[in-house]
Amino acid sequence: MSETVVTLKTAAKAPARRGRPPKAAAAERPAETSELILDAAEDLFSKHGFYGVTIREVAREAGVDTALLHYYFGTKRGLFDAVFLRRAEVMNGDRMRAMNAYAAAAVAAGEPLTPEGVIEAFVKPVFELSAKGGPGWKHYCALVSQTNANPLWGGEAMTRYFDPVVYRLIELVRQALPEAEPADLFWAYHNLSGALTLSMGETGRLDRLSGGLCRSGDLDSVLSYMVRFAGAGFRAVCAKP
Amino acid sequence: MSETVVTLKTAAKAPARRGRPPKAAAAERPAETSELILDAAEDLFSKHGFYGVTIREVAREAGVDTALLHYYFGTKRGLFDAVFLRRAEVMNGDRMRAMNAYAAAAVAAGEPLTPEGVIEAFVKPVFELSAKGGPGWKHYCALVSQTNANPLWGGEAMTRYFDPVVYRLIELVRQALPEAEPADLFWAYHNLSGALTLSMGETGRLDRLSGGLCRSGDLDSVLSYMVRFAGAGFRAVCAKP
DNA sequence: GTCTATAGCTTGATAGAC
DNA sequence: GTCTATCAAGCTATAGAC
Repeated sequence: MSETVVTLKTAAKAPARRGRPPKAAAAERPAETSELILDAAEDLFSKHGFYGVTIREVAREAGVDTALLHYYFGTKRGLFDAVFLRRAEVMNGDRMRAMNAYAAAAVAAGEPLTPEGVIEAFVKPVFELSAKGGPGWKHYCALVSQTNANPLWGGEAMTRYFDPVVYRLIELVRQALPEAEPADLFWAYHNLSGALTLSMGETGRLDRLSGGLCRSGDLDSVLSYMVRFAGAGFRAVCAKP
Repeated sequence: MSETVVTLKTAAKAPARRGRPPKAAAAERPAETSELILDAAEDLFSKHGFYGVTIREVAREAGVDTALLHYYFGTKRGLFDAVFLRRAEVMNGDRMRAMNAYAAAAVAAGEPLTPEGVIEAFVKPVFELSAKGGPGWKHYCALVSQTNANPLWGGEAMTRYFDPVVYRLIELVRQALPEAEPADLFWAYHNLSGALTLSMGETGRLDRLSGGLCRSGDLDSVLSYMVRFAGAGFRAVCAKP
């Protein structure tokens, strides 16, 4: 392979969106060209991966010329990085706030933290964005799911943007389970992480496997089962013998 | 995308290996050409995915001419399917036998089945092949990990070859937890499946996240934690309220 | 900012000699 | 079975008019 590992240090060499007239400040955004491109790329990358998508296909789906992709994002790789970057901070900001709010509420109420409560705060914002954030968020979740499973791309990209929320999760679970060893907590997280990223892909495999009994798009159920399953898992793994 | 979903119905339109002289019957196989090609393809596909690998790269790594890949496997897709097929039956045969052996031993000993025992039989053969089966098995595990996360390719391929072992797992866990509802079992399996496939990728993410405290290649630990985590998860999710 | 046109290269696949 | 030679198509990226 001639391609190197994703760095995400700079989104692109593109001129970015500095001198842009703030037409619709924050409400009814009239779909800027660069956002249209990102949306199309997000959709296609999430389904076919980086190499499975061509610049031409993205341009066609976005309804713009291929040259514009290079104008905005420099290279195909710059486009991918920009797609990954766009929603990472929003998603993880939501998760960080949800965990902090849960911890603060528990302290205020004088109640101890529970693994289930921490896990729910860690996971719920993801499914909420996926379910109610629009199709773009659904595509983005699938993209994260695949990127996490990739041995080359998953490393740097995930580390950079997702580690802080993971450390916060582990910190709070340790408060809930004070006897837990650090290694136990990391291994338990590893199990939770696999379940979460697989769920974010919504591959439909569970639907087929269960003969329609379970739907991988039923995110309320996904959340409920994940909280109970992982909560018990953390407890079992972190319990002192 | 012009590519359709993987079917795996026929490995390729290739002439297969009918009239092949059985030089080294089953012992010291002298590395047949088609096996060399499969090994190289397995390695590269597992790292870069289907679209991230070219026929020429596979040929170069295998040390053969590109035309030979077409001779043996017809198309690039035929090559991918052949790679996926080659080890699927071996792996899942091992898992099926391990689960049956566990169940038989428990019955013979007059002991009840446990979720932990069933899960260990379900998972252990995978890590055993990955750890001791040679580099090809490691690559194959990574390939399965990525294929499972792919919304388009994961569906058909996984269903066809991996469903039988999953159904056997669920059947045995239901014997261990008789009060379990079918939907509960499928949802619990979903959580286990995510952890298992993420582990099969050995992406090294846990190593970095934990600062070296945990190693994703330490398959004994992976197995031990997964059995305890998922065992408790199944129990929690399947318990009657 | 957006377009046309195109350079320069790589791709999957095949035909045919040996 | 294996190789050489090659095709038609598709690719990323850029230059430059408007």
